[in-house]
Amino acid sequence: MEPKTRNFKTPLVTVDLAIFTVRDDALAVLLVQRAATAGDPHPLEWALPGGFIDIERDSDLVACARRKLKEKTGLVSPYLEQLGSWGSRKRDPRGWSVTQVYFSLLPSEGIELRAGANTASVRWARIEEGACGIGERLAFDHGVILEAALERLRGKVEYTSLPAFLLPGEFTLSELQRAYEIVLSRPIEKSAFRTRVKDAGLVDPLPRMRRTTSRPARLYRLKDRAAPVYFPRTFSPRS
Amino acid sequence: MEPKTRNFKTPLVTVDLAIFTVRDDALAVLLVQRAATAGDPHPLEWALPGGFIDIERDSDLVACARRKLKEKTGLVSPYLEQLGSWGSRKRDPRGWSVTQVYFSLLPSEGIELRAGANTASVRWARIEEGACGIGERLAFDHGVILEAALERLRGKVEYTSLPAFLLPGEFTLSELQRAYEIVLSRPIEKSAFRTRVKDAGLVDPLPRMRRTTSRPARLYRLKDRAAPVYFPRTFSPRS
DNA sequence: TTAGTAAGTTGCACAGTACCACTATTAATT
DNA sequence: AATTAATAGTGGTACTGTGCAACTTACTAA
Repeated sequence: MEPKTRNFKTPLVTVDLAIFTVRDDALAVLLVQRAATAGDPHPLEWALPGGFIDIERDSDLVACARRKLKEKTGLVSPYLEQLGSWGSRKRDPRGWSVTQVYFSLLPSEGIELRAGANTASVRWARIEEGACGIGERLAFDHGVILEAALERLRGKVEYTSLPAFLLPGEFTLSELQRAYEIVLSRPIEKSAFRTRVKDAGLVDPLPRMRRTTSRPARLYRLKDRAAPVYFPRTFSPRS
Repeated sequence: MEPKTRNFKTPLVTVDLAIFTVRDDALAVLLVQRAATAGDPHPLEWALPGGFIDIERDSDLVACARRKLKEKTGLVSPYLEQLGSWGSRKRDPRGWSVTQVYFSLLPSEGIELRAGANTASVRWARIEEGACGIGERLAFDHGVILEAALERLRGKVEYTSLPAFLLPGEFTLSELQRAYEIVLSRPIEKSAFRTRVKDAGLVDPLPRMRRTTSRPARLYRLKDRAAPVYFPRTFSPRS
């Protein structure tokens, strides 16, 4: 016998992703173009990647997010954090819907984007300097969600090591500093930055150098790629 | 004509609340005892208040959370913040389910608890000193959720004005400091605390004093009851 | 009047960062 | 070979917010 069923309908449930990287010296977010299938809302518009939970395949929310992340990027375990939920009667023309949004940070090197099912195409969209988004309408309420993701990212970057997850496995301190500056749209003071990073035991030095057209730079890697480091203070320039 | 329907089922969707207050010099969380209705899981067990979204009445997630908050406490606009979502195939015996959890802080004075529909009773459960919860099994995965709520609360209290929302409209600085100490289970240094609170412009002094058995204390109220203040550093005792 | 208690203040120490100036190491240029 | 440009990396002082301890203030109770 079936267990007692509720006599009111439940909302649609989706999982969406705000996937960020640093590319061409700028922050970028992954967008997908929605398919032009009959009955699907917002055909050919750009949106955050995501979709319905598959209650057969996904054992929990994170598993669902990881599945979608892998479908688009091929990556299995980049930085992944729950951002929040957006749910209302109006946000999806098909009815009351809730989306669980995760945000992910990953290096752009060696990523091959894949469109996958139900999507016309995929691209990295550059986040405009200082703007609250990409200067482009997104499907559903994804514009609002992207703004919230950027706010969370910028907020946490002030006191965590999150930008390290936007870089490949080996990086120089200058590259790490540049990642901070790109996310914050603001210069960071070099000396204080290096002291902070080194005192926190965030990185391990490698016996290799990055050779460029000027003085070689020491390469480092993260001590722990599983969790970010929290610094005791935020950056706080005096001007 | 109906729009295209998905051929896989969607999960059950609920909204749950972690409602905290300070009572009898201790932190407390609001729990409800589940009804003994046939077919309802976990009869007579204690749980966080919450339930299914009513897609007829609730226009969005926050509205749903506020409705449930009002049903239990009668309060319309206490501090309310999204905590996160928990969703999996196993967490509810009725099937794949997702809950959106909000956490709320409110003063205990003048609150009359109401059991409401589907609940046998309501009570404030004292959070045991230093423990990660209430030392009691809760229905579903609500024990895990409560731990996460406590972690979020304790984490944010280190650098925000959240404890002010646990107090009534008028309070002394000593009372506010005590609220911090109760949440953190640790003494806070008086002078630094007062400097921090006053420099942040968190409170306005009132032309009234709290008279007790010793020196009267100045009463203050929050400048802004809508949003918390963020301090530039966390507390960090040297010992 | 005195003792007790909690409110509120003052002064110094300290940690982490801001800011600025400096040195170091390489490639490219002459 | 010496010079220049460019970026890597270091050192020194100042400042800000907090930690800590000792102090003063204002009231009650006896």
